[in-house]
Amino acid sequence: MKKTENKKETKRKILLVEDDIAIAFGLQKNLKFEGYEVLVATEGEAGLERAIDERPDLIILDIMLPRLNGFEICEILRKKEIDIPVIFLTAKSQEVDKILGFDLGCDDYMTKPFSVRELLARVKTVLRRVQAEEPEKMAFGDVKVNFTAQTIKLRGEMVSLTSREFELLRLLVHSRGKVLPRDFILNKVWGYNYYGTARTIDNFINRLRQKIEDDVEDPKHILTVRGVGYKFER
Amino acid sequence: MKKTENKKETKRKILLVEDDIAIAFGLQKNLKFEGYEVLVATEGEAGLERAIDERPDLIILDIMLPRLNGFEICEILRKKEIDIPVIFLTAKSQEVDKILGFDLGCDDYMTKPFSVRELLARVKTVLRRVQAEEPEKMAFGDVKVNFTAQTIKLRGEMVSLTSREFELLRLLVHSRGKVLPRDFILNKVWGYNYYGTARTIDNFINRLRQKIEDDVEDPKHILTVRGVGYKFER
DNA sequence: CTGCCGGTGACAAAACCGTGACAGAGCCAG
DNA sequence: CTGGCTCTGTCACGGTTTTGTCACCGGCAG
Repeated sequence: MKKTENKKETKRKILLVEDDIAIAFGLQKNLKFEGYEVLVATEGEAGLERAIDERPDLIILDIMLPRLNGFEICEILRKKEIDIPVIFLTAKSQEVDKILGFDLGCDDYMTKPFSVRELLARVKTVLRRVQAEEPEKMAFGDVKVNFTAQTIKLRGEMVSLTSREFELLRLLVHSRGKVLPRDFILNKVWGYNYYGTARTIDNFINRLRQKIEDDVEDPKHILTVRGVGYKFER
Repeated sequence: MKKTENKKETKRKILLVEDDIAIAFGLQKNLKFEGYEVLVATEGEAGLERAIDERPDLIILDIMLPRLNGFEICEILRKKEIDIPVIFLTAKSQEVDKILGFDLGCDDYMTKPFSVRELLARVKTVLRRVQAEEPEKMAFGDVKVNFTAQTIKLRGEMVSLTSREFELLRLLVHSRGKVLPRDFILNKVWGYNYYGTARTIDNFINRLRQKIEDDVEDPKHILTVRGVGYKFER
């Protein structure tokens, strides 16, 4: 798996799938200027692939695309339970009905020609909304997690987590009470096309435990479910 | 864009406890518009009472309240083992630490002034989350089974089961009242191409009894049907 | 270059599962 | 009622699988 950028500051990653080179280029420039990290794909399959590999925070998706259209991409992503918000771009207003009827969980759409300024505003709104679904902070035991700062405090003392560790913790915390099978964890944290060994997860679980459990021998929060995976309890 | 309203599930019931009439009224209207059934209480005791009587799916709880504050309400509910998710509302950001520190199992919180849109989003998130776990619970005697967490509670105390034990229990519970022959159990829990001995099942039944029966000598739930197999009664 | 991070493999430790042994309970025939 | 047969409850043990942990390596950034 490739990591193109170290995101210590949480730069939001946007995937733009648009076959009209001029539009793609213009938007990319504008989005970058606004401080986003921008990935571009100019045809459907590549777009889908990048969406799966890179897990952007948002996808701006043209509908008319070579090889695989916007609807199809969106549908495939939903089937894979990849819930990335999507803003559709469309030239034909009749497609709007389709977008609405489809109920793909699309977050917004714009009809061409559109104002770049307006698109930027919507991008901002969608991202804020998505981000807002996650509380900024939460606590369990004597651990406080700050999701926006990507830090945790253990009895008031800062403990630093690497980004991978934090992603894992986030997943665990969000699915508290549920048993998470290993392959599920792999998919969510490491990505769908990644094939690591079981050891990898165990190791990260171990590192997390070292950092947040009082007694690593007898963990209170990150619990092992033998033969399946792990489970988080507060 | 608004997501099309989904009405096929039963209407979710939300209890709003908030003493500021203006806020209460505004929120109520918005929540109703989103298709929720909304109960309102404007002071603490009434809120607690309604929570107990009506068992809403979610409580939105102001902290500063006449007669009984939000923390207290939450605590009482937890003591009674009424596990309704709570979203706290607070005016002071310093109270956030308290919410976190309290560790009441609060599901989320918002500081005033907050965006109604954001609150609605969180309501949705929390409900979706609990709905995902909800149907996976059941109780008999003084045993509570949580299927997603793969755990059971015996008189409030967590008891851990191994996966195999849990599978067996699940089968028993799901076919309660029916007599399950040994070979049937073997097929269901151990798989169709598995040939174990009778002892195996008996052993697991035994282990289960140890964990959930008050008096193992005289089991109330997992009953032996001599010459055939076992039967579960609640 | 050096230090951090992420990932792998090896090995030890623990948990779990299944079996056999045995005792005691249940059932039936005599 | 009783003896004998069968079935079940229970225990302890060992093999197997899964997990915890450590050491190490390569890549990347500073």
